[in-house]
Amino acid sequence: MQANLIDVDYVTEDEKAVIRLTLKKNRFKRFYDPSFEPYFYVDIGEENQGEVKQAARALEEFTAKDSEGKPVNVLRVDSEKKLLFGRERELLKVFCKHPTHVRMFRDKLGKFGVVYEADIPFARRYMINKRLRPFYKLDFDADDEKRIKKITGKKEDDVQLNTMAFDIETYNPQGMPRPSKDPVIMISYSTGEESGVLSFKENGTGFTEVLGSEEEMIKRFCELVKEKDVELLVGYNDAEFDLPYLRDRSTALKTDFTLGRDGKTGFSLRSRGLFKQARINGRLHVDVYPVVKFLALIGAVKSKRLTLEKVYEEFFGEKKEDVEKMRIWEYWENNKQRKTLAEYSLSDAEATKKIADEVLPLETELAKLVGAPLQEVCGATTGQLVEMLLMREAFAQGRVIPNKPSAEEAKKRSKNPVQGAYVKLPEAGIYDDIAVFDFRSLYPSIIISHNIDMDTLNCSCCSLEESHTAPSGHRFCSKKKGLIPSVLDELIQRRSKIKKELKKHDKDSEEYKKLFARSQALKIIANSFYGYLLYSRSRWYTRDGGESVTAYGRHYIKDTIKKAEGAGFKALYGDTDSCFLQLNGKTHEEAIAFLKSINKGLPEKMELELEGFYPRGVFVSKKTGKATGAKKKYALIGEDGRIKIRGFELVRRDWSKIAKETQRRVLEAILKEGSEEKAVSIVRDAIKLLKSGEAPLDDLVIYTQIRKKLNSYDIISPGVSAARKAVKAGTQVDAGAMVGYVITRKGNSISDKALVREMAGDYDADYYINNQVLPSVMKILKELGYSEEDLKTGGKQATLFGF
DNA sequence: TAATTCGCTAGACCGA
DNA sequence: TCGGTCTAGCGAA
Repeated sequence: MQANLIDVDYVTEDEKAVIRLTLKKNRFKRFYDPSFEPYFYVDIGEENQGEVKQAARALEEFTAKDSEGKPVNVLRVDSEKKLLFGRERELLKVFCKHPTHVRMFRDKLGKFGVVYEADIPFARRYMINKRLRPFYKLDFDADDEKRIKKITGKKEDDVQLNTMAFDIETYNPQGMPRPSKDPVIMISYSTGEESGVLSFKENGTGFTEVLGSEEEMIKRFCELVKEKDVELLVGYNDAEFDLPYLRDRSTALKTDFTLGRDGKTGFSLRSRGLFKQARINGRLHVDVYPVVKFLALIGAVKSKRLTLEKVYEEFFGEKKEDVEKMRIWEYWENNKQRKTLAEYSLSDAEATKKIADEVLPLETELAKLVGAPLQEVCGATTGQLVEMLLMREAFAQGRVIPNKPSAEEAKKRSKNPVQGAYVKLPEAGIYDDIAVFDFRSLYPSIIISHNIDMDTLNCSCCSLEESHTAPSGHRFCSKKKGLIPSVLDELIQRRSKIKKELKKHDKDSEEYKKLFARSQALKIIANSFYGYLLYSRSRWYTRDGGESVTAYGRHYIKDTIKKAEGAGFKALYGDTDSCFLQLNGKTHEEAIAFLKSINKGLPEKMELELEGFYPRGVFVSKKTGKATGAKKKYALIGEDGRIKIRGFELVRRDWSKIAKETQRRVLEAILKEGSEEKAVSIVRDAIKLLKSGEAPLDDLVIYTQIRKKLNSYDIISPGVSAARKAVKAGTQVDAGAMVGYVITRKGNSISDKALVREMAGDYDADYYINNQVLPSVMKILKELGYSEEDLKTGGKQATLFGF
């Protein structure tokens, strides 16, 4: 038989764990592999290698008690040669009847030795050992009972999944809907080709199916999922809201909520880091919200607020219909507005489907790359993804997977950070003719070039001269390649091949999109390895390794800057892997010749690249402290007129729109047009608008995240103060919530004056002039000799010419 | 409970 | 009420 792998989990039959595979051939089908058994390793120590056999027999006699006090034995004990921290070692391989027994024995075998690989989930263990990857096409033999006899082949493939997005609207007269009382009033769905709304009151649209009651509506939704044979159900924040709400309503209405393929179960929730993961029997489920959040974290999504509307706008460049969430109940009660609500509801499901279509290709490639099912990968952090990949590759290379650190050990690690990158202090000013160079994948290329790994550190096989010695003094093997450098090298090579292949395809073609997603997946993972080396809960934590990576990094960039100055360029600035050189009368060709000379002296896998030439750029001074330049804050204008801005207020979400827009226009006036007069008049106009009291409140909103519980703050910032007042007025503000507030006229301190946008009626013009607009533009205009007074009153004052 | 460090800035807080 | 210190958030890489 041939079918594509979708998911792996296990069921228990006669107290024995049996692997269950969900495969797709036309439809989802399930097969079982009873031949695979849970196991873990015990290392009895180097000095006891002669007693492996005796230890194995002793362990077979060992009895533990389960939670009910029943005695449990291991199934059997074999031995196996593996690489343990880079050295060959014979380990006890302990088989168990059930994955829960692995956990039971794990903590009780201290007298035998050190336990390894006892915390690998059974289904993942299966995928790792059998070298299975999601969506791959498997060839296999199975009997009539759907028991797999043998998997005879597997190859890379793609699968189209029957996908349906959904969304619910709830009645909310109190602001927040209460699942015990407030009904679900609409359920919208979209498969891409087909979409509609379920409700139980007429609304005058053609796409709504009107049912007799809320109960019938929920039942109809479950039917639809079954009818359409949904293989992948997607929602936006539905694991947190829509699914639990539907379940709670079903309970309140004493009806069933059955989404599962078994026709009995709804869904189960698993807590997973910061959010929940919902699983539905026999179907895949992906909550798009955590996926978008992940993409925002790595910079692939730029939007500061991750509402469905904002994200839709960013992806498709067009506005999505929206309603005032607090007034949904009013829309419901009003015959005319109910139609608007239905249209909005439908657009939610359709937008969710479209966003899912945008993000799933990348998630699919990540799943194939790290070898874990789609729903495990969606919303996983970079640390989890790197770990999945390394566990898989460690097995392939015959290496034992290191254990996770204890809580104390992790804490100790995080209290002991390493020195990071070098940032060159710039001098404030406006400069012409700048070349920007940067190292391509600096940290990954250092790790590969210098073989930085836990197992290659201080090896015993290389002499001092033979070793790679980092500027930090740490020594790495030059003979045997470590796990991390080998995996990373493979990733980088695959990515460069794909980038070449990409050029052969049309940008709109399916093939291009797939390859682009693959290239992106490789980049995301490759860039996360350095972080993983120093991540406190990492299995492969290597402090000396991480320290060596940054030390090499500082060495290479400083060396490049030194050589640039030697060659007659003026080094303006540099951060981690980049250097900004003023050409100083030199030509572009001379800059490129310099680049080539640097590359000649670098290891093979390292490369300095030309990021671009910029006719003009601005560095500003720091606000506080001495009048030095500010790091991580600059603006450049390219030869094509495009402006590259880093670090300024205008890229930050915790500044008002009016301040950011004014700063952006001032920067453009100076960089593009070179016009001081225009810049100054832009500022004056903004001040005039604010003074007139006519500035729209929406342009004055300052967004900030409430990262902790509202009552756990030592210092009450304006954002926290506004949020607390909103809570008093009946809104919910949990940790992680984004609040948008306005500084109003009422109150003494700025915090006193802060109110969330919905509660604000006026604004404090002086605050916005003196604390928002002026500080943000002064950073730039100071370089041109203007003072704050100049902007508030007349033109450039005589005092400036006093010296 | 989920990748790192470097750096800027505001506004609150606190003691003189 | 002034100035220094600290908390907190966000961005660059």
